[in-house]
Amino acid sequence: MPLKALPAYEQIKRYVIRRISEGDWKPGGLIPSEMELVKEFGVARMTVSRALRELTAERVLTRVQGSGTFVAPQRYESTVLEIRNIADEIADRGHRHSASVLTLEPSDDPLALEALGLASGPAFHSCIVHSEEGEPIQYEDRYVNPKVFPDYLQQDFTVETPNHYMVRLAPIQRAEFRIYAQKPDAYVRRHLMMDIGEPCLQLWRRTWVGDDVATSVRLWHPASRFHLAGNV
Amino acid sequence: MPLKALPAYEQIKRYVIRRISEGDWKPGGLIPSEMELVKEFGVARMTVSRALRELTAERVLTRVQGSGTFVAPQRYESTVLEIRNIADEIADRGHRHSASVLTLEPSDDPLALEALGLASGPAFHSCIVHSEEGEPIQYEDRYVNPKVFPDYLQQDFTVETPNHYMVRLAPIQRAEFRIYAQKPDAYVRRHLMMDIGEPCLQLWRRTWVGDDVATSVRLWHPASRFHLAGNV
DNA sequence: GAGTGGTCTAGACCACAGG
DNA sequence: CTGTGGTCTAGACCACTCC
Repeated sequence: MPLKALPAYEQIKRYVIRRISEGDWKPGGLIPSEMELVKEFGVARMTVSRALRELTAERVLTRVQGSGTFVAPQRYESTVLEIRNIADEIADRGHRHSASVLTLEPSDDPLALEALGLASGPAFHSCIVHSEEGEPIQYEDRYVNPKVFPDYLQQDFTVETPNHYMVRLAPIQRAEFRIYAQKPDAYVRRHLMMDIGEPCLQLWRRTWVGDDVATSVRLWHPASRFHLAGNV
Repeated sequence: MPLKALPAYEQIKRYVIRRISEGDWKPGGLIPSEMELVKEFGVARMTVSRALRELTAERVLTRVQGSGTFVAPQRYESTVLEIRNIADEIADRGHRHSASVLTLEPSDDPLALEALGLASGPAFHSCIVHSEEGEPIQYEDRYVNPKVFPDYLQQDFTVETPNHYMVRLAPIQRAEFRIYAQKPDAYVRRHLMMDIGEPCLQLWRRTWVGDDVATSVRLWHPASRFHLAGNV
């Protein structure tokens, strides 16, 4: 139990984050000016300024001198690897995304249940091929925890990617990943329309919501059409 | 025509970074107090405080109330962002690391100079094969900015890896990376003793010290013996 | 011109570490 | 106790955007 009150700048930071996470202030939208927050909290402008500056450094806000302070566009999943929603990534390149759902059903695969930390099944299982301008770019083999996403099987993943669906419903709190270079098996190679001998960049990832593993996913990408990139 | 002067807090940040990267202030060591820097720069304490606070957030410094401000101990983390020193990684597995230096010389490769942001050469160039229990696990092709590491060519990289050497001398502040799955060329394949047709996991990375690109490196790993892993 | 953020000052009080 | 960092105030001037 905290004996002292949090510093004012920290309270303001949390207030801003709460307003964003509760949907009052939406990504891309303008938030109150420094002077308005000064009046609202009864503090000096420097204090508000520090709170907003730190949230800008944390990429929660963006600020434009002369214009105002805005909620930063939302980031999907791991900021670490910048593995964004594949559909958004494609859209940012000005290209058209399409998805083909190969599988969407319950599964009792014991390895999948173990990865999700489930004592008993079933888990939900989906296999989707994502394409950019009609060219396959990602084979997604995903297992989902029904406890976290009970309506997963009822979604139409040609309209919204599983990644987007899950980020929309639950805040990802932790992730674990591994990255491999791999020769694809014949099934994946055929769906990605790859030449024989071309390697895959494979990403395996588990994400947590609270103490539950939300999803465990393997993503295969043709080496010739895909790489991962990011900054620290 | 000189551009606008940098803000005072930014000048102080760069000053601190320069003193660290030039070895005047060493990891773990005490640096001057806020008041001493206030006198030295002739600014208000808030200005020095902001500079040091931001460097603390960037993990360049650590501060202890009542004690002082210290240069942060350098850390070797296991995320893709800060790939660990390969030697430490191998040692953690209880294995023996060895390195073979293939190349260590100045280079005027125009692509390398461009990657380092250098108008004129030479840059320093090294090629090293790292092995775990005698088995090659990483081919490292590195270009280094002589402005940041003037003594690079005089080091013995069979004793200390380039990564460890650089982290020891300068605080890495920012990194950019790309990860590829790739078929190795014959030269790399031979040095890594890989089967024909086996893919490589290739990591390309640039790191910054202050506003200078410190190093640009390509790391090839045999897919069968290596993967990247991490948490968020 | 009015409103915004970016920076800076010269004080202040506090919590904490170490002699 | 002194010196350290942590926070905060109530002003100020500036650069920028938008109307």
